[in-house]
Amino acid sequence: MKKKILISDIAKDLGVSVTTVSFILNGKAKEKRISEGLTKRVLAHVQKVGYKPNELAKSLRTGKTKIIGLVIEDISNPFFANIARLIETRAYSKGYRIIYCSTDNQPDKTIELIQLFRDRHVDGYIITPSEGVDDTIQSLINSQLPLVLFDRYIPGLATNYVVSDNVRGAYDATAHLAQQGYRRIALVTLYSSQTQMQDRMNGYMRAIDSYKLQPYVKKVNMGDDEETTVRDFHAFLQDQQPDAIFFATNYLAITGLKALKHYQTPLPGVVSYDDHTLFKLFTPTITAVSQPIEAIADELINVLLNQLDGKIKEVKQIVLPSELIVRESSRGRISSTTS
Amino acid sequence: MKKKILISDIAKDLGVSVTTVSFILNGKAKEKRISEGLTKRVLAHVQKVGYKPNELAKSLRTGKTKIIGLVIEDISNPFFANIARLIETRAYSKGYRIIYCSTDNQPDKTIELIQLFRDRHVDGYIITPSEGVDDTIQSLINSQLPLVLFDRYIPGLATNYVVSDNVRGAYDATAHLAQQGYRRIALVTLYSSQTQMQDRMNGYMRAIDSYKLQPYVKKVNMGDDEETTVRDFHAFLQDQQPDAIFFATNYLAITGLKALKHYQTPLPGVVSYDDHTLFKLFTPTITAVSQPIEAIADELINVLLNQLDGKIKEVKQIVLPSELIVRESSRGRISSTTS
DNA sequence: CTTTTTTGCTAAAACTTTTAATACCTACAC
DNA sequence: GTGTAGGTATTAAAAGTTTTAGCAAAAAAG
Repeated sequence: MKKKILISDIAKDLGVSVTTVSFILNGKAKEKRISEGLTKRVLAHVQKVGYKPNELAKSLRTGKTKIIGLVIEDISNPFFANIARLIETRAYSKGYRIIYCSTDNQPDKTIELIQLFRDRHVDGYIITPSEGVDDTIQSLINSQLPLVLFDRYIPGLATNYVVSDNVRGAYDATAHLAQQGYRRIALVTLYSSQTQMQDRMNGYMRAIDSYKLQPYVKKVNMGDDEETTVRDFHAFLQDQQPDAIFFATNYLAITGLKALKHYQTPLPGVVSYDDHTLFKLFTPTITAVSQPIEAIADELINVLLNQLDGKIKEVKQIVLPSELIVRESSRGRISSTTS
Repeated sequence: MKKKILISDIAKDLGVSVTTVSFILNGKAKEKRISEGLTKRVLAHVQKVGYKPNELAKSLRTGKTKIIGLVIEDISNPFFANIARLIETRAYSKGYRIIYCSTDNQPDKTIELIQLFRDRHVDGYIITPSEGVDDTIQSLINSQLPLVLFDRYIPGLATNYVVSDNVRGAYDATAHLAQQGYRRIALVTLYSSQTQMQDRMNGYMRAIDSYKLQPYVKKVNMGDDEETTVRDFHAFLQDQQPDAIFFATNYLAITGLKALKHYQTPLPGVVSYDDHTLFKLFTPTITAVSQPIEAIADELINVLLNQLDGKIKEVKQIVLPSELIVRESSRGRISSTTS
């Protein structure tokens, strides 16, 4: 009963050609010198019968889908979820839609997902690359597809990216702990060769050097289940007895806090890379390095849109500053010695 | 240089017709009695040259996109993000992809998004309906499109849905507080006519009746910014002096906890509807009504897939039990009188 | 040796839109 | 009366696949 209306139906109804209708619908009436009277008549009729062009057929013909593929590490991580949310809003206002998938940071899944998006002919790609996807990314670049990486980049690959200043962020966090009087400042990070992790490590080490401290580093296996990590982390605490801990990601911080709570360990100084809505609710509130997520989302969309418009050819590599948000969890040492 | 390979190229290369190649690629070789030798030859060649069918053309012809549209209230809310994640994984394993958007619970945005998905010819819909979208949902049903609602449903509309037992969950939470010795138990909820909110209110009221207590209800405006809500909520505390609070959603709980912290109010008994990873890290840990998100995701995909397979015609309305997870935040009254 | 059935494959239509090329008309100049 | 220009709309091809209907040859049946 609810037969789908085609452009040919419109044309037949009004006794004009399909082409004419198409031109008018695509705003080329002026350019193609179609009379104003006809233009209005067609538009009115389209409105009346509620005709909507078949987007699939349109995409097939034009090669444009108005869809952006978002390949993200994990949508249930608040940092990524919030960025995704902002990207979505901005893309939406420009007439683009988002199709997303989570990679779990697994190379094969990432590669598969990117291939999938290619099959679907998405117009552009926003990607948090996992390790080992260099060739796949390179192939996107070779095919001249609009692309921007974020959160991390691939060294040696001349591609657009937007990241935060991880070295600086980690330096600030560590230096802050040092200034608060902590001496045995540990870094908890992942086994990972990704740039954001390397950079956070570098920033930490630089601060350790500046303040002439000893490094204490605990590396965690991403794939391990939480329980294992909790035990593993606890053993590290016992062994190295740090008086402050800098967690390289928010989920490491959360796991760490769970371990501290579970073993009822007296809380050392704590800073997390990446903020979390609830960190300001903890007792004590948790100091964090906060990435500028609005700015990141803005730049990502900007860079991508510029490519989609065919405007810009040069490679954009954007590094945005992070901000250290000092809360109670990193002020223990001072207050305990001064009060 | 990297000319896209077409099915016609494959056919030409091997000196067979396009039809034959298509049959083989779609697993109809047997059915169409194509010789095994040829089948193998074609498959081998396709493999060799790395031919991939154009999904758009395929979709245009078949009317199937293998995409599921997920219309969700807010992807940055952990409850929804986690469900989205699980749905994504399950859909992926069945060969379906997810395209999602957040509605912010705004009717016009919701309607627009659903229309968008229709334009894109998604194969099925998973939707958290906002208020005032009855007609839009009805029109999906009229068009016989695979559809399942979740988290809430639309009363009087015979459509598939998966929700948790909100009445029971709210009753249990409230009853638990009563059993712990709290007497002035408040409900903090939204101005909302959505079923999940109504049901939680009902559950609360039923428990209030069972235990012969007085109700104390604070309604909050969803659109307000957090600061306003915090002040508003604080005024309610001053005014009504509840000794325990049941928050009807996790973000209300978070806002409420912020208010309590900000005004340094002594913590009353607290229960939140919807759990949160970090609730077990709080001091005190927060009691919560936990929805069975795995089960919800499973059922959603099941119900949708059954429709997509054309198997089932009857309407499925599934209500899953929630679980009360008792933590420290709701045990104050007892322990303070007994210890 | 003819008719029927089976086997193995193909031509052409269908999906819906965009766009390059072109046709037709009118008016005007030469 | 022919050529030219400009305005208005159309024809037909193209995008890349799936699928319907059907054909020729070989095998089986009579």
